[in-house]
Amino acid sequence: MLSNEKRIILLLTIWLNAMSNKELDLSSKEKILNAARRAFIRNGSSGARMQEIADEAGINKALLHYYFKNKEGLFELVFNDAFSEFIPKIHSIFSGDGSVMEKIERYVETHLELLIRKPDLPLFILNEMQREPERFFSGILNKMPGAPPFESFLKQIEEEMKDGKIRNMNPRDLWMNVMSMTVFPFIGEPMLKKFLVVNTEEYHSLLTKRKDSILTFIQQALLLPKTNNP
Amino acid sequence: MLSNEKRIILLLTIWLNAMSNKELDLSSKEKILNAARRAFIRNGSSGARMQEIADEAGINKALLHYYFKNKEGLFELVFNDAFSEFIPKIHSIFSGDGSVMEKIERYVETHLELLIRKPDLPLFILNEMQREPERFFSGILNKMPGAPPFESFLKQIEEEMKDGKIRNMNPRDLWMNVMSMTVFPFIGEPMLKKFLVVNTEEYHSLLTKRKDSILTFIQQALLLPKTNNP
DNA sequence: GTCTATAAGGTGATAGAC
DNA sequence: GTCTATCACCTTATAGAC
Repeated sequence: MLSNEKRIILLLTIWLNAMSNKELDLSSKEKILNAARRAFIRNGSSGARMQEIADEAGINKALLHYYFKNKEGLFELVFNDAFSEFIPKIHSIFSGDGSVMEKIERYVETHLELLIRKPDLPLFILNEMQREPERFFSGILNKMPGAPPFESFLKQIEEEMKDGKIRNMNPRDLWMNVMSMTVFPFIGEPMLKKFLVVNTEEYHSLLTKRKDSILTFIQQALLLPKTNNP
Repeated sequence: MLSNEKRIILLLTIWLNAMSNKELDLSSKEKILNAARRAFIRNGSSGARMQEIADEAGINKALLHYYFKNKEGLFELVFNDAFSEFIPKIHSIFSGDGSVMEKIERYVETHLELLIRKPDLPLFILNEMQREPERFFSGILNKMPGAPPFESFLKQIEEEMKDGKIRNMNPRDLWMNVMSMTVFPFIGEPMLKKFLVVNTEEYHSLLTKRKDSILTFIQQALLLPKTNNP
């Protein structure tokens, strides 16, 4: 709990920082949405305050409720917006053409690029998703055109294993591993920095090289033992 | 936002559930701590309510403040308690004897056992850790006896790679991968269930078989290409 | 130790002037 | 569209009786 004075200084700093960029000439609605995104990601849906959002957007609380009927509605907008950058990419990657390894490569590359741009997103999403598991999928996930590609990708993995193209294992474990190695470093940063004995700069440098590292690791793990067949 | 009536019914259900076990004969202080742990894990540090904790413990708010001076203090106690089951295990595993692969095996096994028992812990911990990065490590981490084993484990990995015992890669990436594959499935459950097209029961069954799956995957990835040396 | 009652301030939301 | 003023309620925390 901060004192009122400190709170005002903090908010002023944040506001100046936000306004110093191109935010100044945005419409109030856009300024609110940006401020709300930052606040919700910082403090979660219950931790963020409408006053905080208003201050950071440089307007007042009444205007918040003029544009958005209530806090929950504003949150849902912010969340769906964040989520909807993620889901369509997943869909197009896994429903497209290519071998299992090619799809994994496209997934790791695409998702890492998004995560480096918005490193706070996964913790935010997974957090709120655990509090309200059902709500979200009924929205975005089902609005995607075509059947979800998840089941067919799992089948494709099974087939490549049967055909001896990649080593045998549970396809779901493989997918778990791929997602885990891609996403977790962005969720566990504070802890991993301690364990890996690196500072923030070094950690971020690690993250930028992560694509090749993950892909080599997976390729190696999926390699078939060398046989003498031609 | 629940109606007051629904809230009371919900809390009564939770309370009856908690009390039906062995909670009845615990001291008030212990009942409060248990209730607080559940509430904080469910709703986060800012989402949990003192009233909620009091109801669930079967006492009233005033008694909360009799035992614990304020919400923040209560939270810190709960958090440190959760965290302190995790850190000492890590320490003892990585500072003990054994090859890299043996240590990884011990880590995966030990941590999975803890995670299956308390699946909500990692999201809770990582969440609050990101909000207050510095506070926690200064407490528990530095109270451990002996030097932190992290740096020496990284060196051990490097040596085994130089000696040709395991395949060459960045030791920090290896460690990241191990932790990611172990922990992430417990954080991303709601999302992974959708992606992997499994229900809760099937997902938990996957998790119980995870140890072998992870270890085989890592062993395979670290295997040296076959040479003709004896 | 445990309770009821209540203070003191925060929080989401609205009314109404401009 | 944007503001000030204000309401009704929630939340933490304390005072004081038993």
